[in-house]
Amino acid sequence: MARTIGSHSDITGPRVRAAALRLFARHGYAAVSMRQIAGEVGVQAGALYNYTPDKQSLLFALMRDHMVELLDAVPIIDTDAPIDQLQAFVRFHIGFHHARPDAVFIAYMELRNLEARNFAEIEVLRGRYEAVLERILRDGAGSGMFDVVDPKIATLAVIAMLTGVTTWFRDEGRLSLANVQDQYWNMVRKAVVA
Amino acid sequence: MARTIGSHSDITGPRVRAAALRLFARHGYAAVSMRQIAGEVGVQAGALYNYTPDKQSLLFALMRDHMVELLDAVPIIDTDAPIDQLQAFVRFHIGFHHARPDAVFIAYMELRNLEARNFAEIEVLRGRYEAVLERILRDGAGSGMFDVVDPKIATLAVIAMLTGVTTWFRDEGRLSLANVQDQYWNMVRKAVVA
DNA sequence: GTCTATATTCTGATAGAC
DNA sequence: GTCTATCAGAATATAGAC
Repeated sequence: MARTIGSHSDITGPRVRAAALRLFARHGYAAVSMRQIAGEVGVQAGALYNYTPDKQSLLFALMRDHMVELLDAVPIIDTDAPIDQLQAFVRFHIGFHHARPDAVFIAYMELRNLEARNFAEIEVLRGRYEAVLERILRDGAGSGMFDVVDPKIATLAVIAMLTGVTTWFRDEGRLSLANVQDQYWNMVRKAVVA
Repeated sequence: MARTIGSHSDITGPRVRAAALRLFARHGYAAVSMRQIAGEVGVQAGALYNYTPDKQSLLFALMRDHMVELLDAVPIIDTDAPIDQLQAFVRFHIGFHHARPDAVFIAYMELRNLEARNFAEIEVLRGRYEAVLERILRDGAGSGMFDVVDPKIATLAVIAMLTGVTTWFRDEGRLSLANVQDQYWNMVRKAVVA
């Protein structure tokens, strides 16, 4: 297909999103200007508006895509015992979030910068993800395998604990990710198993 | 003592800090303007500079004071058994943070908006607080009372889990704070006790 | 101590040439 | 699709009157 001179839409679009992701995570949505994003990409600010109608839509797209990807990747194997499902969830959550530190940071920190409609949509997706873990805990509690007073509270507690790994884990650090996954699984297992 | 007409430094100062705390927590440091803070207090923007040299110092003062207050309040009773110290810490952390949702939010979300020197100072204070819990876990592990592979990791895991309460707990909600403290203490206890 | 007024810089977003 | 140029407004911070 013929292409206009100077056209780079097929590569500039992803580069805009990558730059926004990185800068929003590093400095915060409100602190980053469209000119900064453009500078990182290597275009002028006006060119960004070929890829997003405005700054807010750019943030929302990043958050929504992250949540959709998360929901798409979370392992759900109904036939497994709840304890095996729980272990899979714990290891998945740590691994998935470790691979996307910037997206995780934005997904948790920039909620207040979303317009009401966008916020509501993200909250629905987050609720679906939490429901995966809650179902596992509820099943395990129902069969007497888990000692969980309130599956909803336990869900929030476990997710907060696991997500915290992204705030301190470094690949160059003292521990491997596999080791961290082992330790967290060990703590979660003891906390919920009867 | 004589006082200039229109002088309100003794009450305006705290009001500036209270307004900044509230607005920073709600909208984020970068998204809040000095004019907004002034409007909340009921003065013009220029008047704020009688109480802070600049916006950054205002943020830093809020965070530092919060951390100092936290360190001042955390219960340390060396004579108690580690399990009792741990329970006291868990209940304290939830209770203290619940009473200061805005300060907690800022302390965790606005770190990236601190200048390097200010950031370093806050990190020192945070490290001291984490050290309190780490010491408890290390003592309990040393005496064989706790089953904790890595006290540093367990410290970060427990604090992340407990702090997460502030993101969802509401006084008007289904559960009382005391109930939540009970449930979290139960989970923490099972996760670390041998 | 607070006000008004202002200096200076930056902001998100748009228009039109190429 | 990207550029330059620009609009209209808002940002932090300061100066000087009262």
